[in-house]
Amino acid sequence: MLTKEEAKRFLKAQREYIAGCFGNLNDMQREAVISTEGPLLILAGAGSGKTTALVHRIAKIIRFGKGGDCEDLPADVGPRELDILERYLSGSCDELQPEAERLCAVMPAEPWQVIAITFTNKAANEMKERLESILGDDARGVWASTFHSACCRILRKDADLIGFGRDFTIYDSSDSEKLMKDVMKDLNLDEKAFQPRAVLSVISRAKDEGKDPDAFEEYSAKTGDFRMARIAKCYSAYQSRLRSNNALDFDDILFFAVKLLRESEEVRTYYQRKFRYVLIDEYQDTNRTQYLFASMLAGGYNNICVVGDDDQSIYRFRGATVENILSFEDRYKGCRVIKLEQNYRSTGNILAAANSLIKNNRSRKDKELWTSGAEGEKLSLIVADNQDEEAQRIASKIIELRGSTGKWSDFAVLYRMNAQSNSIEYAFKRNGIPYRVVGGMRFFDRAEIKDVLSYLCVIHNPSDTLRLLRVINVPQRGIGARSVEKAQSVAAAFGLSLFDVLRNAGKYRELNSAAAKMMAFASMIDECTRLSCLVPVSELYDIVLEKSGYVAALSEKNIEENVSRLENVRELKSNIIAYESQSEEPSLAGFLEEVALYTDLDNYDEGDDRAVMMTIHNAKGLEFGTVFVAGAEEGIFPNYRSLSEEGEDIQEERRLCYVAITRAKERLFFTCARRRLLFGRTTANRPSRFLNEIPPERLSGRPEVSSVRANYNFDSDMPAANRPEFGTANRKVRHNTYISQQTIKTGPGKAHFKKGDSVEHTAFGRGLVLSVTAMGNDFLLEVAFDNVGTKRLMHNTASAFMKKLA
DNA sequence: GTTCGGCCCCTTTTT
DNA sequence: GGGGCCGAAC
Repeated sequence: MLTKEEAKRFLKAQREYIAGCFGNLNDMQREAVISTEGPLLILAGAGSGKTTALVHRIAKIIRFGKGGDCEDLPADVGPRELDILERYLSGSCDELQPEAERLCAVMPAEPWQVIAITFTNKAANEMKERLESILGDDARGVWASTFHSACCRILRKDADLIGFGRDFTIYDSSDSEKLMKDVMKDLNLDEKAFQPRAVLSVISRAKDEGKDPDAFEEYSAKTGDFRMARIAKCYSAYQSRLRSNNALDFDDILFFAVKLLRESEEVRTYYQRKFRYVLIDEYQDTNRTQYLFASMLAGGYNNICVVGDDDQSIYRFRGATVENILSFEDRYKGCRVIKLEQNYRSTGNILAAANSLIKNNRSRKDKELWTSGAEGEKLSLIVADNQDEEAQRIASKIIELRGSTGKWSDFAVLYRMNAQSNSIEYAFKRNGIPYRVVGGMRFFDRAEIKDVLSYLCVIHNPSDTLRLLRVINVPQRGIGARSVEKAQSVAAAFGLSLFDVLRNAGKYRELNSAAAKMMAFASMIDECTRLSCLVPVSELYDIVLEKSGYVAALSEKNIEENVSRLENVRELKSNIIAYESQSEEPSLAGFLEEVALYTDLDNYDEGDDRAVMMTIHNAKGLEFGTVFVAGAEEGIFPNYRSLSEEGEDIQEERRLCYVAITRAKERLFFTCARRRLLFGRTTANRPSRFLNEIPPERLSGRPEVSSVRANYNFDSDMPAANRPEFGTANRKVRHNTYISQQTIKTGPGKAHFKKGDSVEHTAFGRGLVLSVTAMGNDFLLEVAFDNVGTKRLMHNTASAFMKKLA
């Protein structure tokens, strides 16, 4: 036994030992790592090393349990143990280390007692990897996942308690939209008055507020709003469709997981006992349901740690509420708060820009990033004539900065909308810059991939009528729309699933000629379902491709489109094989779930030496040496839908800009275009107001107001009424009459052609050179041909086919 | 029952 | 600029 005094010394020594294990962290980070007991709020600015802190925190939990953060002493501790610990700390005896380590552990946690929820699968995987590199195999049992996959995991186990089969399928947004369209058709609702998307977003809100269809109907009746009443009808019908399809949409996954935890005491207690430690990353982007989920999980031990930054809250549009951060201290009275403000990522100039920008937002927790590092280069603004030149200037800049030895992967182009990636991609292709696009049209969104996945979905869950309808006649097997309709009304009349009707199609006279084909289709699926329990997914996949006739149909016509589709279908098989090799218990259900919750970002590998382009949303949590923020224009960024007034929406755009800026380690460029062709329309946008919010001395390339053309007004403090609105009253500029002002004389090599030359092209005939623009190692020619219109050609290639006319 | 062409619409960010 | 949907023709 120790005296009171000795016990104090022991605890101090313990803390010192544990702190020493995290010596490479700063004081605040270390505090965040050691303070494991009870609720904790970590306010972590961008680049402040919060992932590092989180990972080490988990390591601490597993190595030392509550050691260092409690008054409890390990059992049987006496003066001898105190002496060992103190002697080890005095630095003289390394051989005492194992003993010292043991003495500092107080109820160390098992890995499976820890759950860490992150925002993306990628972040979760990274966390697991870093944890494994510290703890080795001990890290394996930690639940590191997104809210959605954690909820799925819980539902898979007990979904039957809330009336779903455990083999439920997950509908993504496009599935939901399709289903909603069907529902609205049934209800005879005009798609124009009620846009399926808008209806879905109201429903999504309702689910986040915990309202089921009945509750929502009650609520809508109270409002007396007839639109709400209609939406309530849609909600109810939509939900019953989902249920009969044994499917959940994204919101349902959270909604029902919370419902399950709430309604089943047994399930709730199980998880509350299991999870001694709950950690939530990106807390500013959680919605109400996610908050409930987290707090319910932590309800047993109350060891909940949330990490967030109110300035980086960028998902308000999907129900995230900063409220969760702002009110954490109220909800968990006596919680500790730790602020991480030291930034290890960016230069002084970049941080100054970020700080000065974000100060324009009201209602935020006051904090300011600082660095002990250098000021670095100034930020730059690049103003181009149009989006193609913008893209080219980015490409040229990258080539210039990379030199001959740098890495392509140090460069990222970030933009507000996926649609902006096109011109940048072209420029990168022309200039031979290896790149990858994250997001946008996903591989899993391609029609052929959705087709074959739908087959797998139906095989896994034949009640999934939505997917069944997609493949029932793909490839054509003579079951046309008319017959499907009949079968559906039979199903409705008898209260059966569509698939059940297909199976027994012979019994129903009204199906006459199609019945045989339907039964053949159904038995093909049934056969695959039977096989799905016997063979691995990859093998099943081959069988499906063969038996469904899908590949055969694609192979019939040897046209380019089919060839590429076949490639994609084969590519999916590599995905399956990859899944099988990395999953502990591969199964069809598991694979389908992974696909449903997959995001393009999960596949992004920063070790791959390619420049990368993505939306700013996707870039959250990432960092790059050099960042280009493309399309820094009013109407693009901030987006036109947020422009109406300086309100919440603009503030969210500003936070988004803050996120964009703080992604950069060394260099940051903003680019904008005087005229932009987007969505088939050319507009002239003024530069983004955000550029004005950056101290001028930190930003170079800002055009002098006097030298700017009249329609290109840099100052944004013009009254709103006079401002050109995006896509409406804007000066419209016809794309093909636009002539580049810049005829570049410098550049590599020399152009054979100059502006105004008459030319003859072997393929396009006679034409007139409109412009010559240097691009990388080549020149871009704009030539107006007499017969085929204006074309843009690369000089080096074109000169082989084109000659100057006298 | 299928195919093709044209028309019309949208067009933010994502699990 | 592109995708989905509808109607007309085969």
